[in-house]
Amino acid sequence: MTRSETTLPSLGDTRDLSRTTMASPVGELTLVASPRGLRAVLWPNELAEPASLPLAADGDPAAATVLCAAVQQLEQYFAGDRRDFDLLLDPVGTDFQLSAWLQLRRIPYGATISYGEQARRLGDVNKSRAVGAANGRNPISIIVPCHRVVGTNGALIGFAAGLDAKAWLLRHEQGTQSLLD
Amino acid sequence: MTRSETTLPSLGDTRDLSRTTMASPVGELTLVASPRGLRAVLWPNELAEPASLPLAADGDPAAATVLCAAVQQLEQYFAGDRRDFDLLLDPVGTDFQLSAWLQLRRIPYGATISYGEQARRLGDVNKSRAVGAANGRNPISIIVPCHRVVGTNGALIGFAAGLDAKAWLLRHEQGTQSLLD
DNA sequence: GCGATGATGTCCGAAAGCCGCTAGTCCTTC
DNA sequence: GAAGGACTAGCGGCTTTCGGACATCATCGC
Repeated sequence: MTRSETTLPSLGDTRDLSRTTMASPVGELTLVASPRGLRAVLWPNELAEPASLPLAADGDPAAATVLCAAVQQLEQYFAGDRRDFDLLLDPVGTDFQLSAWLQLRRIPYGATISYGEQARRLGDVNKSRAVGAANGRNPISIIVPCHRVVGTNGALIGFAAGLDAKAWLLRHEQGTQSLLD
Repeated sequence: MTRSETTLPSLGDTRDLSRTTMASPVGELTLVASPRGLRAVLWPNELAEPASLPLAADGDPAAATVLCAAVQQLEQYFAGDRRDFDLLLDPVGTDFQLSAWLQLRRIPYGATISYGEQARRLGDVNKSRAVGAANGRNPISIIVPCHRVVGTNGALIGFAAGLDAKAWLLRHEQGTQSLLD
């Protein structure tokens, strides 16, 4: 229906991961961290593996610190008090995926680009479709802002948590655009 | 001719590896180590990646310690003064390969078994062919004694460095068999 | 505008093929 | 008739290959 479980973002080696959850205007979020940084921010429909991970209090202390900072910054983001995140990230993916996700982080708050433009920035306009697939596997929602990528004609296309959430995030960013200047 | 480069043993993540070389009665050996243990002992015809690794003096100190101990023990082995190795090993392979290589280390000095027998010890006689393939990828020659595995009828079969080297090692072990008792 | 179409790059799963084997058969030698 | 070589089928694991799916885009025809 929403999406098959084969496309769920990968968490990689789950050995020393911890998790926590937080409420948000777009639904409950599950955060996962390794001692090296934030591993994932997942929507309710992306939960499968995380359920078996230890909670922050029971896991690695370094991971718990990461989770704590991430929750705090996300709350500021939703409150309109934060535009950029300052966190150590530790996503798992192929070389291409990592480069695509890195490119996403360069899109400024409130701005949008097309999949084709993102492909061009990665060195080849023809990769647009591959870029779509890579963005679709972005494990760190919101903080790695795959919601800022839209169709060439400006249309909202595909989003793990549904287009409603994507629209909400973009409206939120555009509404609070200049509050902090 | 000798063997294609596709079957070269894998070194895994090469980031913090160091190497060194030593002379031996069966040709020059290249040793590779990570900070966690010995990663490989390679024959001249297995060199490809290692050429680009840093030498012991320039690499991780823990790896250098491992290399130093390995060279020393190999020299004792060739001199007939050592039958068992006491080293931390850090080979990279699939689960099956690791279990096959572990099984190899249980074959006593000077003894030989067949691929079929090794397969039986791993739980299934029919794995003999898979065992052959796994032994063929053993990265830690001599110390992980894949040369002690022969055909069911006792015939020498396949060896990365050539059957001459395999025969030399077995003769050496059998000749020095009881010297240390 | 809007839908259909063809070309694009990456990734994943399935399937085929390769191999440092073995046991069995059949055939040659001596 | 015993020993030994040549051939075969079957085995399990791993690598490679291939085919499809996809959060795209430009183009074309209506």
